[in-house]
Amino acid sequence: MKIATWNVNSIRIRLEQVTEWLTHNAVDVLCLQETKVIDAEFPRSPFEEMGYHLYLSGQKSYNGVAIISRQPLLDVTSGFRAILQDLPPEWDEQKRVITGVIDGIRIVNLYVPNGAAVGTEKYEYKLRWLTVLREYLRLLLLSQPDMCVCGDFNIAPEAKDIHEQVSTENHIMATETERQALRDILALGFADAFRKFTSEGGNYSWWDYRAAAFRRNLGWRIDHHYLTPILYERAKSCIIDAAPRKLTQPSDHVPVIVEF
DNA sequence: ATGGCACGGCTTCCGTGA
Repeated sequence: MKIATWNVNSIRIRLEQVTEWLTHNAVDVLCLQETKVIDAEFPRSPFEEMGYHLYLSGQKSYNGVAIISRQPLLDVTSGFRAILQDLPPEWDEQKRVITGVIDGIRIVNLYVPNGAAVGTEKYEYKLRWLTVLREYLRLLLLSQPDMCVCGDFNIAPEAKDIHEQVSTENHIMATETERQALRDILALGFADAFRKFTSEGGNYSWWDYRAAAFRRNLGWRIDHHYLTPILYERAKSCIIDAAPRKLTQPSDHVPVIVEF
């Protein structure tokens, strides 16, 4: 089974690139982030005509996640409150979480908040969001121990996941506080699929649109798949496909594909 | 130290992203 994650930065702008990519990359599941469209306006038919099922949790202008799957998914829910019922409703106003089960494997598709800058209210929200995510995943694991948690994490786990050894202490996506919050989640029993196969730095999934960052390979690895032990053992590959970043009018992120 | 580019929208600037 192949599961891909891709922050497309507007599915309507990227529609042709995504369907073209799917034609040449026959993944079983494609997890999208930043679809930036309400569900009623999501361009469903190109995917349905290719034989895929769609599961959507979108909103106007911002955020938005979707799972596109060759097989129907079971037990599909969106938002934290499907699992954490006591959470205040405002936690699901931003559409950042959708999950479903395929072949006994629970797939969780995430768009972690960016956090803006250290010291801002958005940064504090990101940290609170990650503590809620930990509890969400802890409960999901109780009913389904085989899980693939993927998406745009907006955190570079290690220095080698960033293009230059900038003083990252106060850089969003690289602070020790964010990295520790991620490690606290992974301590539930998840491992980074990409690092099973590749230990070198210089492998990135996002490049800033500005300053010719892609041409100069000034990137970050912030899009990840985290696997529970049995899936991690079974994993056969985890590949970043940088090719779509070379196209005209690309997303700033590229697809990452795990196979097990 | 700063800005740079791209997206959506009550669109011709602004909020947001990372």
